[in-house]
Amino acid sequence: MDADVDFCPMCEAMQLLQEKWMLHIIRALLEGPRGFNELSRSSGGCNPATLAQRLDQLEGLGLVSKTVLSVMPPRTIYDLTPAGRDLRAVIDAIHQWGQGHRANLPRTVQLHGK
Amino acid sequence: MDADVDFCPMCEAMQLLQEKWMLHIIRALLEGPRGFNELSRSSGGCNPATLAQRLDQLEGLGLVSKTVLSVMPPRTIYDLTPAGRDLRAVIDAIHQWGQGHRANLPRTVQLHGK
DNA sequence: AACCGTCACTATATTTTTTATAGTGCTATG
DNA sequence: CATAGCACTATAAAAAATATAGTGACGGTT
Repeated sequence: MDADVDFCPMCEAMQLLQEKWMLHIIRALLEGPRGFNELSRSSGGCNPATLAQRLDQLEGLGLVSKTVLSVMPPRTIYDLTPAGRDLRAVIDAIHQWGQGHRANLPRTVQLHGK
Repeated sequence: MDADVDFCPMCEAMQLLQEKWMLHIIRALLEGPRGFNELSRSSGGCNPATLAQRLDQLEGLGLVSKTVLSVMPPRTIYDLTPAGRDLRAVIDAIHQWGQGHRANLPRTVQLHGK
C-alpha cells in the first residue's frame, strides 16, 4: 500500500556519503582491497570503532564485501562490490572539483596513507 | 619554504563535503537562491545552529555568497558562487549513483522540501 | 488595533556521534 | 623470546549536532 512516494534515493545516498570517514574509506578501497588496520591507515586515520561501524554499514548495503582468510591469526580482506565500485564516479567528481578549486580549499593537512 | 607537499585538494574536498548537511545544503542551493529558513527547510530540515555555521564556512571558502537585502525586517539571500555551482558535478554523480542503486539504499525517510 | 506568523539568526542545554585508549589472543619476525 | 602485527571490542571522554526558546520588527488577518 503506502508505496515509497517519499523515498528519494539521492537523499539516502547523500545521507550515507556524508557520514564521517565514508568518502575516505571508499576512496581508499577504490585503490584496492585492504585489511582492517591497513584500511584505517590508508583512509587517513579512521579510528577502529568508527571504521568497524562504517564497514558493517557498507557491508549491510552490499557495497563492500568482507572475506576472512584465516581464523588464527585473524586476517580479513575488505573490498568493494560492483555497486560500491560504481561510487568511483562520485569520488572522481570530487577529485576533479578539488583539483579545479585548490585555491578555495583550506589546508587542514590531512593526508591519506601511501 | 615548507611547501604544501602534503596538501591534497581531494582530501580537503572530501573533508568538507562529508560534514553533516553540507551535501544537502549545496543540493538545495543548486535549485536556486534561498533565504535562511527557506534553506533550512529545503535542505531537509537542518537546524539553525548547524546551518549558520555551514553557511559561514561555505561563504569563507567562496562557495556561497550572502546578500542582505533589507535590515528590518531582516532579509538575506544565499546563493552559490561559480565555484560552488561547479559542485553540481558531484551532486549529479551522487544522484546518478542513487538512481542506479535504489535497491541498495535504506529507507530512512528523509525528504527534501518541495 | 491586537494577534499571529515570518524573517535571520544566537544562546543554551541536552543528545548523539566520534574519538582516544587500552586490551584481546594469536602468530610471524627478529 | 621479546616485539610487532592482525582484527577488532569496550570504555570513557571529547566533540559535534540537536531541539528549544527567544530577539525585534514587519506584513497580513480579524
